[in-house]
Amino acid sequence: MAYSELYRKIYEAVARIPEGKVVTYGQIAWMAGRPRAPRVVGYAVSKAPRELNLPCHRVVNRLGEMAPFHAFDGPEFQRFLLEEEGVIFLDNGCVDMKKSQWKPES
DNA sequence: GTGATGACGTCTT
DNA sequence: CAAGACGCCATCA
Repeated sequence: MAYSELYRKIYEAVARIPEGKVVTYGQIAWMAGRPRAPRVVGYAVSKAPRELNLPCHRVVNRLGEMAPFHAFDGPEFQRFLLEEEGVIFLDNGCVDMKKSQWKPES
């Protein structure tokens, strides 16, 4: 099996994240059809092949913290990318979810 | 097939 | 207000 349906939806949801916006694992899980499985989302993304070019740096936990810092050279790099994309960072080092959290239309 | 793990989320203490 | 524990679903060993 290449990827499960859930995996495919998760990858698609992450790929749909517009620049300058971030989403929480819970939102992706909700989009994938498993609102109670944010863990699976993180797992799927962690196993996501780079061939998909998934912007995991746009995926953060509900606090706006950078959970996926493991996937990049370092948290600095991720924060830099997000800032360049237009994501607002608070002084506490978290993303301004109030403005930068992506709201899926459908 | 069973047990343990995991890039989270929410409740309770 | 902050920290700890439990629960959720899917995958790995």
